[in-house]
Amino acid sequence: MAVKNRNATMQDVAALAGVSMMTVSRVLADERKVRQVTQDKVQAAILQLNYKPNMSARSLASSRSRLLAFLYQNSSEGYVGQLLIGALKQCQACGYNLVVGSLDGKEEDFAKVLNGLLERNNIGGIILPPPLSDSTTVLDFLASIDIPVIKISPQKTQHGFSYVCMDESKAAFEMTEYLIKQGHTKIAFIKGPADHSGSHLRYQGFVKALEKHGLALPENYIEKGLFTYRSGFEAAEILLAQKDRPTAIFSCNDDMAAATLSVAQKCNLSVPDQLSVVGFDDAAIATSIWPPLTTVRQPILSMAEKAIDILIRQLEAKNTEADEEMPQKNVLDFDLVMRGTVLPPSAM
Amino acid sequence: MAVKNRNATMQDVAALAGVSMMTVSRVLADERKVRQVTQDKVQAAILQLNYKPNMSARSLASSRSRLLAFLYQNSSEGYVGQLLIGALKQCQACGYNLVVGSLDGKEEDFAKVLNGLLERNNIGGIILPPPLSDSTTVLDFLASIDIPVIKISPQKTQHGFSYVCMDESKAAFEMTEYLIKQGHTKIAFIKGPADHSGSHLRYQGFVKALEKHGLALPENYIEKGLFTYRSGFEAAEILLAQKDRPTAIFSCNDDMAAATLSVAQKCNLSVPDQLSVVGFDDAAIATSIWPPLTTVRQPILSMAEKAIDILIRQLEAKNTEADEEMPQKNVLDFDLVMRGTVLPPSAM
DNA sequence: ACAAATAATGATAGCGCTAACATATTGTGA
DNA sequence: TCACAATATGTTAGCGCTATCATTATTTGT
Repeated sequence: MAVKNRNATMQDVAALAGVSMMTVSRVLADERKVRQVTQDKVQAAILQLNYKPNMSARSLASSRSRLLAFLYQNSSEGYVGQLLIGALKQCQACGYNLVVGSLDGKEEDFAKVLNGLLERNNIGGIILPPPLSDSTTVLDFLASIDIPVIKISPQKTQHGFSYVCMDESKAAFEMTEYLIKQGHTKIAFIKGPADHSGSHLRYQGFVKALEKHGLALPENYIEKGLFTYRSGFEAAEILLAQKDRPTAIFSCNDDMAAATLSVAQKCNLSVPDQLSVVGFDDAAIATSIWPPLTTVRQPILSMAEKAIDILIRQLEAKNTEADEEMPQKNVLDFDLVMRGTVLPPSAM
Repeated sequence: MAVKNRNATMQDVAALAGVSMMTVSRVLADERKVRQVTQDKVQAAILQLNYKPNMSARSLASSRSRLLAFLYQNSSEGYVGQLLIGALKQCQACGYNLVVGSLDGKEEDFAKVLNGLLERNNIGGIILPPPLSDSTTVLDFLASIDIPVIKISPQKTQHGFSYVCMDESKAAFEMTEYLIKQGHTKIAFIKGPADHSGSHLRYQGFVKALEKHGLALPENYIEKGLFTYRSGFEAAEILLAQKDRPTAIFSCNDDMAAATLSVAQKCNLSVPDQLSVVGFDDAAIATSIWPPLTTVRQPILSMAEKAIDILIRQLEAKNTEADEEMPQKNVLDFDLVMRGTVLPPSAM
């Protein structure tokens, strides 16, 4: 297919542009200290030769670590895979590499495992998805060795580390408002476990929406769940056994929403005609059940990308002794994914 | 914590071992052309200094591509994330790097996208998870440029590319036998789509087990599904509406098994007391429903690792002009995961 | 036992890039 | 206008490793 002439080197670019290699190098990195006309010449040469810098040579010469680590636990969740994909892409785009490390043993071994990983690989920064983003053991250790860290969707925001997350409260608020605008007034809520990230925020957003629209919040419309299918099942059974049934149920995550669908079915309630159901997360289960679940999509890919961006910025600030504002907090947008489980309440 | 003395270089190792750097380099790579005593000396020095070779320097000096590409489509599946994790780990262990590329556009653009990716990065080999492992477009293109490729769980095994997979037929056979040994004789089966990898093999294993144990295979116990929750739901409804109901249902994947659980519930059949259900894949949904699903676990991580191993071997064989047996086929072991949806049939 | 073949090891020269400093060019105020 | 600062660009010397070939130690056949 394509003729394989040796890849262009920086030397070629420099020659073609009529400048020294250093200038090319600066155009690639600095941007600041090169005159516009020179930059243009160089860029043109780069384009013409389809020059791509050699990563190995780069990191060898600069001896700067262009290696980040992605630490995870509970690899089974699809969530982690998604994050990983996003992180990997962004790393490539920025000329960084990513190593993955799993922390699955005992909590007391974490420090040892971490130390090994870091020493072996000369890692410059760390990206921490949940639940590690809230592990005191890990966080304490990382704080002690002064390495850039970015947390994804942490619950607690102490430790001074930067993080990215989304506005869960706002998402719950908007989803609830959507239900209200569809005409629902009897909306029940299945809470998540008190200690889980987002659980409280989601409930908060729900309550705020009800208040804004002057709707009541009967205590018997609020049930506690544990984020598991089973707990959602039990909660939904209680909710739907009542005389004055809700016409919509907002479940704090998709697993419990899926369970709610099962209960509705068992009660011969058709979804969405007789009961509307919404979830949160846009997990895999949301589209593998029927009807497909209306839910809130977390911007997982963007989170990962943003996280890498911030991490790299911190790392480079650290290298150049520049002062970077710390910690960085980044709140991303979400999407309401309207699928098949919401309809206006039927006239009963 | 740890004192940060400069990382040991190969020079240090050579000095300590009393040999030249070249010898150290050979110990790290060749192994063959170095005497045992020398190897031992070097290894000892490496250990003592905790020496770790510098990847950048290595690939710069050897100018050999230590870069593999992981191409995927439909990133939404947790499956891909798992594969990616496994592949990444193995790559690191072998001193390789992995870039990920998604092929989500139109089929006719694949070649262009691929070409871009490969040219840009000097990629040495490609790992292809499903469904790309069966994409004629991609396979044809890759065949045309003569690059090492490894397919994961392909349906078709032509194209001469190596692949790794598991013995789906045997897994289905064993799972069915397990059901039979529990005392079940009336076992129904929900098939997958005819064109999907594994769908047929799983059915085949099921049939073989019935035959071995002299059990009948009534036509009304076989239903067709599409691997979706909804299709499983419909299939299960038909299966369970019959007068002479099966006491166990083998569903060709977990989503449909989950749907079967829903139908059972709707029919007031308790699982596993009155109906046993098994699935296939050990997808996320298997443990997010209640009771947790007994199913077949695909060795996804091992598959990815093995795939990388084979790919690297091919690449190195290609570099050294050595003849590697082609194509490599690798069939991995599976696990039967006994959870909560199987019990002996109740005396009715 | 000795030359010839073979195996093990070493010396040298980069791989493609950037850090650090040197130099050339431009701008500034008196 | 000139000294001087500020900015832009070039020069030199490696980063840590491996390819290549030269050299030295070991084996082998007769």
